[in-house]
Amino acid sequence: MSSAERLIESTRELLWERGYTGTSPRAIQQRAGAGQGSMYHHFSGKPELARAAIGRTAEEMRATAEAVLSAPGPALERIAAYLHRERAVLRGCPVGRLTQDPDVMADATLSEPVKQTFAWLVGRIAEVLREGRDRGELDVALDPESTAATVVAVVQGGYVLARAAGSSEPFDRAVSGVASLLAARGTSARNDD
Amino acid sequence: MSSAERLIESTRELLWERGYTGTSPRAIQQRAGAGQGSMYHHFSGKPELARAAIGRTAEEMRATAEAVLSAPGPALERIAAYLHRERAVLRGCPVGRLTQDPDVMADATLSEPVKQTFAWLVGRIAEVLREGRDRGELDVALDPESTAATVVAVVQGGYVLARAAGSSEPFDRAVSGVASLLAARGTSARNDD
DNA sequence: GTCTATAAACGGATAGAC
DNA sequence: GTCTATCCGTTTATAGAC
Repeated sequence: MSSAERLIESTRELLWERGYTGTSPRAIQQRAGAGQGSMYHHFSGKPELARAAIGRTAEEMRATAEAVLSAPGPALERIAAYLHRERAVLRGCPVGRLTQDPDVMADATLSEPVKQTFAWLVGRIAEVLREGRDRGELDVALDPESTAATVVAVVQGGYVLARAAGSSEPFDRAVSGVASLLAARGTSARNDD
Repeated sequence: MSSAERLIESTRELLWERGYTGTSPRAIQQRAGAGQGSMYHHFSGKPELARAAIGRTAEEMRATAEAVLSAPGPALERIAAYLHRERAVLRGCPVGRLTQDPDVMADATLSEPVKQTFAWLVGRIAEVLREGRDRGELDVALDPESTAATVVAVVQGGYVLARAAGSSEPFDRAVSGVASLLAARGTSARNDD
């Protein structure tokens, strides 16, 4: 792996662990095994490096979600698969954590991928729900847009609860809880024939 | 207000806006209108000041939640009131944001109030749900513990979506979505007489 | 491309005067 | 109680040698 590559990967890890403010060029260099000269040769500074790192992380998150959501099967099963997907729960969401960083949100070029990723994710899940509704798999009274926002929020909030507790249990409970609430709105779950 | 008091309040604001790592003693002093000598006379340093600030913020959050949850009325209405309570959505949760700060979580005296607050909140909401179930207001198939975790997670995750979007809309959608899912599990909502 | 030298400002405090 | 002086390490670079 080239120096530039290692620097981007180190930045990704550090942004995830410590956030933008908590990540210094020095720490990036040390983790990458690269010197200052090398870093400033490849990147103009911390913001540009963060740009590269955030863009890559956002793209990865999107691809991972899309893989689960575009799988064949009933809508509710795909949502459940998204909810129960394996995650490094105690580390939190590498994209979601950036929303708490004022220096990231103040810089449009850094915040844009964050904004786009969540806009896309909620929209994509709403799409799956609409599909399910149109296929008659879901209660028509279920609003796709707000339900999608709920699903994504549970995951993001689950990370918060897990980190607060120092255990992934609250996360698991939160996603099971919403999966259960959703399952009750599936057509096959209704007994009011 | 005394110097010590102003220092604590400034620290609370800065921890909320910028997190622990992003908050310097200098910034605290300036916002409080106090000098270094004053700050180090009243507090041993940044950690002790943060201790005071976090404790107070956690206590406030708990009191606010308790006020809504202990109100009279059906369980689902109290949960809905908690969900729709007025919030400074774009600022995020002053307690939840601390879970993203590794320096806070690494210090047990700082992380303890955070841990306790969420443990209490989820437990308290589970209690309300159990009450509702026992009174016959709720579907007995609804698990109080996991549903409570879902409710709190939606709020915490709603903040993340709102900050990402730069708008409180996704937050409102997420809480409406879960409120709607919950309402469908209320006894009066069932039509399987 | 990578290394070392240099630097202004900030972070987080201590010490002693008033 | 509050102020000023001082301190050492870090942050975030820039400049120039190799």
